[in-house]
Amino acid sequence: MEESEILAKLPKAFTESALRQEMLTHGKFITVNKDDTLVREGQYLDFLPIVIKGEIRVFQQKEDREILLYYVREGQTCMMSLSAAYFNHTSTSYGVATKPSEIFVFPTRLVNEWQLKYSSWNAYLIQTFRSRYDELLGSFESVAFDPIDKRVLSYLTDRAKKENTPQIAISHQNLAYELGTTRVVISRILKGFEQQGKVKLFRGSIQLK
Amino acid sequence: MEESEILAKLPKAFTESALRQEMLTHGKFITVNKDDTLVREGQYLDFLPIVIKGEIRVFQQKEDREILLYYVREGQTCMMSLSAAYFNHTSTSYGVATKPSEIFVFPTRLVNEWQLKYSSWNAYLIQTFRSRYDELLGSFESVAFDPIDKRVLSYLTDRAKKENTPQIAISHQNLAYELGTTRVVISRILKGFEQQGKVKLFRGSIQLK
DNA sequence: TGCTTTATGTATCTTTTGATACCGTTTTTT
DNA sequence: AAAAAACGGTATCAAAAGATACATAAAGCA
Repeated sequence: MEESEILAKLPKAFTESALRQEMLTHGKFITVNKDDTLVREGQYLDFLPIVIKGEIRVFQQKEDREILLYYVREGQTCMMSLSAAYFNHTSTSYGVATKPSEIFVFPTRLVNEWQLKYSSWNAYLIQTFRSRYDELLGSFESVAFDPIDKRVLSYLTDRAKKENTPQIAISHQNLAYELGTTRVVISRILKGFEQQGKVKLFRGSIQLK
Repeated sequence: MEESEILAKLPKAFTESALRQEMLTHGKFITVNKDDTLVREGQYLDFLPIVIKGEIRVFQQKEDREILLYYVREGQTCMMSLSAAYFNHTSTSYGVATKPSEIFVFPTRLVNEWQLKYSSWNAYLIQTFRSRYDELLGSFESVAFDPIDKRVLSYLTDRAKKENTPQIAISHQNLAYELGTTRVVISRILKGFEQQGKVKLFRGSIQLK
């Protein structure tokens, strides 16, 4: 791969060319398959990942249940990995690819170093933390104050917008997992929506109307 | 106030003496009364606060309801102010003193500057973000998965532990606010606890047994 | 093809929580 | 002292959500 080509793949957020050059020197690109685990609980992090292409699902695993924290998408890094790396702690969450993905990785010791050298790196970190916080706050409010039917609808419209299609590929069961409820409740609500003409239901997918 | 006396008040997290010296040069101490508003929504931040003594309640105000984000306690700074200051955005939350407090403040432009100079400042920032995230995640899980009676009990035992006394001074109404429910529900649950011998109820306070 | 798994529909019942209303008591304010 | 506000107890009703059970259909697979 040409050097200029590599540089072009790095997120535009990194404005200093010296930083981009350092990334190129110390980092490398890896590819992972769908369902590959990048990080698991209890693991020390030698490398920090930045997603170039694809998507990583970050979650915590408790005795009985699983808690979805966020998805790391193109141009983003994993906040949990970042802070674990920074304090040299083990990871408290899992990271699994939801699709074949290309990841840029570099040694975690540079996280600290770069903070003392590059403003755009600092801004990127703070932005990462703050936007994950806001995201979680949104989920919190939603769970705390919105009835489930509203949350289902929000989930669908959000995904439709993000994926730019009214056809959402997800089973009732998995939708129940995402929202922390049960399949029966989801089926009931979706059926209601269908009768109100808000959606059309298919096996394995839901079409917004 | 003696210079050494002032320096002693600054959080120990700041290890570089040059940083402590700069804080002293550019910052100042202010005192606020209970119920004084330090930050309001829509406001630009010229100064970043670090709480030396006392407590600040940080929350968002929506049409109908209020969402408690966190309390800023001794040695801590306000994460929302921090990131608002960093990106030169207006605040999206309110900060109100819950008791007479002493606050150290300094110009927000230094937030960025210090990141390029002081590791301990960077560590402090990242620690601030990460611990607020963990805190919120805990609340999220609790709201999403725990029944209210369990949340009430957790709230009480947490406070008892933190304040190192089994006597929690709070009204049913305010406890309901904290947990995002209604007074009647709280009274009902507490009465149940009392009958089970878990607590003893007083006007304005609850004693854990 | 037949078997198994996955996906969905739906009825019934129970529990949890919230909404409302009314009461008496204590504390604070005027 | 009178009035107002805050605090807490409790009864009744309704709604939301979860639990359980059973049924049918489609898809994948041996």
